[in-house]
Amino acid sequence: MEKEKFYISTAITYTSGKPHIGNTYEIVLADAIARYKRFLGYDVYFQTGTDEHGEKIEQKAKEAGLAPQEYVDNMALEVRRIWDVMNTSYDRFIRTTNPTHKEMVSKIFKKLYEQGDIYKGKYEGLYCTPCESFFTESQLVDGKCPDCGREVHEASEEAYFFKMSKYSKWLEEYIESHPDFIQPESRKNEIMNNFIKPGLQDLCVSRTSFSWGVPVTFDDKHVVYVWIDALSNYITFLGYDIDGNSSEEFKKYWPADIHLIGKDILRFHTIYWPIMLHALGLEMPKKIFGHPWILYGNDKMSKSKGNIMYADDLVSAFGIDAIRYYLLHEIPFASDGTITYELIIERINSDLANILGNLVNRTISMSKKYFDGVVLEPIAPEEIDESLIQLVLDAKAKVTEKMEQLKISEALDEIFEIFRRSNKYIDETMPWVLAKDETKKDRLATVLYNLLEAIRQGAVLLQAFLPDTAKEILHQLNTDNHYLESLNEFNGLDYGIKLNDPKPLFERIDKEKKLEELKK
RNA sequence: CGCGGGAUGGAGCAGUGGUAGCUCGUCGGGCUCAUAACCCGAAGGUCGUUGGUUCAAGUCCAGCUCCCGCAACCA
Repeated sequence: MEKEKFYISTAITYTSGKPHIGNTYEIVLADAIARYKRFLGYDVYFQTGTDEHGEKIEQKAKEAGLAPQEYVDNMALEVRRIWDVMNTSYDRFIRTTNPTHKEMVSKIFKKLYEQGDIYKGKYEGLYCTPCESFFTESQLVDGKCPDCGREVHEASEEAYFFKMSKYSKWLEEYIESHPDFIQPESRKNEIMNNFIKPGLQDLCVSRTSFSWGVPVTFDDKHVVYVWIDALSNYITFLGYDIDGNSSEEFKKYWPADIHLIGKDILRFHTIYWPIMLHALGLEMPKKIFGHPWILYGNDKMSKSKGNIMYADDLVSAFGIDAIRYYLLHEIPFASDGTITYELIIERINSDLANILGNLVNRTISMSKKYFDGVVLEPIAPEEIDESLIQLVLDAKAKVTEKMEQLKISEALDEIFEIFRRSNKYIDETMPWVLAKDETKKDRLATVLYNLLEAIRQGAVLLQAFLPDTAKEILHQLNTDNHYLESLNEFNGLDYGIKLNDPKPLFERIDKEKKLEELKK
């Protein structure tokens, strides 16, 4: 039987600077979703990458004394390194400076021009000469340039425009008739009310003020401005061909199931991208999810505030899975989340070290102490076992449901319910008391089996979220039974095997001491 | 009157009209297998404010106050 496909993408990262933890959040979120889908048996295609054109890149490269290509080569490497540090399982890392992509973007631009969706006009706006950029009324600060604070003046520049107005009605109807297309819903309302219903303005899709971009083949003063270039990545790298020779891969995976993006670029993905696809006669992506942002305390992360956190620094301070856990668990579905060192430490200590780490450690230790680590068949069940076993067996369905709704944090909560319940079960059954009575040996073995199997099933579910930790738990349990099917019954841990020695999964952190260390 | 959210015990959040809940923190107790971890219990809320609908409102309606996001070419 053919596996069902699942295509998930992140936005491509702009290579003007090193991505901070907020940018990194997106790839981790996508990774957890992709891993979970693979776990469920889907044929997953997970794409991410970098956006490497534009005026800002040209500038940055100049400042660094590098050719633009050299500059973006370095940056792409850096982005990819951070994605790898976070242990993300993307299938393809794409770069918009790829020649095949550029060629196809040129062709798409030309096709849209030829069929009358793109026309030549004048871009009019407020221009700051020293900064060489246009601004809108609303972007100005006290009527002055937001970058340098100097006067701006009216100016115009020749440019190509995409006739968005032509598709306004179609888009409105499409969004109305596909209620899950834009998530979360509050964002959909914003887009609808602010942009679509008042009528769409045509979009400027070319520039003459810089040259680092995909050339407009039929008018060489112009380069393709970001939208058509960047958004097309979702189809070009799958082998989309405008002349009708698209690859098998494209036919298989398009349309995308989820475009995961930051809420800041929702407009481009929910208005311009669908219209572009529609104009090209392609199918719509199924869902566009604009995830929230991560704030440092109450502030937006920014260089000027000096409050930027980077993923690789956090990982060296706390470990990969601790940071993955924080990102996946502490950021709400629709509203902005918060990150601080204090909160990270509290979460690690409470959830990872105490509830999970300590549970695994105490359980394996008991098995070692009482049975030399040998797993025995549970031949002495009691009624009290049922509520534990039932909770564990119900977990998969609950986690899956939460994942379908993209409620990643709640999915993790469902898994941790297993560990919380297991800790309670230990107190209910008091294995150390059973151990003192030679006649209760079978009961003791049964209790330990239930605990070990509960932990194993929890670890299996945890694989998509904390891959290294899940692997380590399974290793300590000396099993490689990490399969979906092993969650259907409560007997996935083989009898007679001998557990490996317990090792703390997460060390408790001394908050004061760690904060002191981090200040240095 | 631009549009969209939000306001719930110290903190962060759930909450479908019918006894106000979860996690963390605090306090008390229990246990000793374990990473001073784990388990139990308690304190703590006039559910922003005013009015309305209803047998019944955190939940529905209206007004008001405050906070946040968006407001078009900002990757």
